Amino acid sequence: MTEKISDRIPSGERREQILAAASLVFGERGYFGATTDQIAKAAGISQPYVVRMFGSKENLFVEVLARALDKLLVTFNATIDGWKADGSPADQIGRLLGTAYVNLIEDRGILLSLMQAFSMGHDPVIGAQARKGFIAIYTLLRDDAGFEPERVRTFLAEGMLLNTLLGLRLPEEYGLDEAATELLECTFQTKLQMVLDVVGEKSA
Amino acid sequence: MTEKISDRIPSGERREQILAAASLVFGERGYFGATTDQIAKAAGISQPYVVRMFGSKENLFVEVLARALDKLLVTFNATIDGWKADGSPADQIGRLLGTAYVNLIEDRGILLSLMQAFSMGHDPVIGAQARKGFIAIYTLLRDDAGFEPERVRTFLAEGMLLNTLLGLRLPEEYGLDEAATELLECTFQTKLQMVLDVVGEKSA
DNA sequence: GTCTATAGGCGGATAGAC
DNA sequence: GTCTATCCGCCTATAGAC
Repeated sequence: MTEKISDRIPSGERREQILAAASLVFGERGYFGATTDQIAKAAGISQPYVVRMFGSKENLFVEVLARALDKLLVTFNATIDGWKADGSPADQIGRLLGTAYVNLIEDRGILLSLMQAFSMGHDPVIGAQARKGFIAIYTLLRDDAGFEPERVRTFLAEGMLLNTLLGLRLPEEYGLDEAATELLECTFQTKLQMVLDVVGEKSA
Repeated sequence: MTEKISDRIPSGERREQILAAASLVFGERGYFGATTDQIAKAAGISQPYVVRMFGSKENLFVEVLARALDKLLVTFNATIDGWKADGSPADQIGRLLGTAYVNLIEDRGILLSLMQAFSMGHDPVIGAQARKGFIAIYTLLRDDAGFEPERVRTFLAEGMLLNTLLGLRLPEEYGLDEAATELLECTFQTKLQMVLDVVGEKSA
């Protein structure tokens, strides 16, 4: 009777906790830089249990990536559906999707994990999955949002810049460096405060 | 007399060989994913010698990153100087710099190493160096090329998309996937053949 | 469902010969 | 200037108790 019943929680719930922790840690350190022990500590459980639950570190990352891609696609789909439903002007969808993307950043780890995956084209398993996801996003923007290829390219480019600035932790220079401050304000505009808040959570 | 004199080469030259090999391997696998042994094999020497020459793996990466940033800044500066010298029209500098950037990709490892560094904001040493480099590029585009902040942002975004597509190894899907082919043609345009050639070198 | 203990392998770094 | 041998720490994964 040294342990409380409440310490034993359903495996489905544990999975979610671990996935959430993993997406944070993978987002910070990358696939190779992150250790299963760091993930375990972030989730408040033991390292072997993390491995036990997913079979391997690679499986865990694959799952994290699949969730992130899914979340992104679902969000974009919902945004497009909403736009079509209430007959907003055609030139608004770009702005709507952009806002949806920046909002997704609140789930900080998810987006950073995505970005990590996008630099792993070399890996046979993760690289293939990442390419497939990226192409799916391209297709969705072109076919469902009705973007011209050129427009899709511009939109994706903006997204990659957002990812890069976050991966660089450039918001940490906000207010300290003149050029960095200008670039951040120009890039995030009205969403800047939110981004700075998210970065500020690091001290938690 | 079991070894030839020619096997012993000046340390300055060896340094360059190792740096070249390292930038390739770091570009492929990332900082944590790459091993000093892979770098040694790529350079045709022993693993301990790599470490001996640079003191540590981290020092080596810092050096690779510094070279890559320097090469980029020097190239951009030269492009801007040339543009100013022969009085080309003001609206040409964007295209000139874009072309210069794509050309830099011939030094494949360098650019991919840059990109890897841009996702390491979390690391105290490498992250700080990467932020500094990124800000230097921003400042150069704004102050020397005379771009408006908004224009700099667009330019950087395009660059980050190029980096991402290369990191993803999307060119491997060229001709195999309809959407990927379209995106690549739209992004690289006349430079596409060059990019495909560079990727093809992998089989060497 | 969760832990402790630990095996097993890998990778960075050091020692020292040539 | 370069190698071989090797140490040591870290990290994933397994075994097995509770």
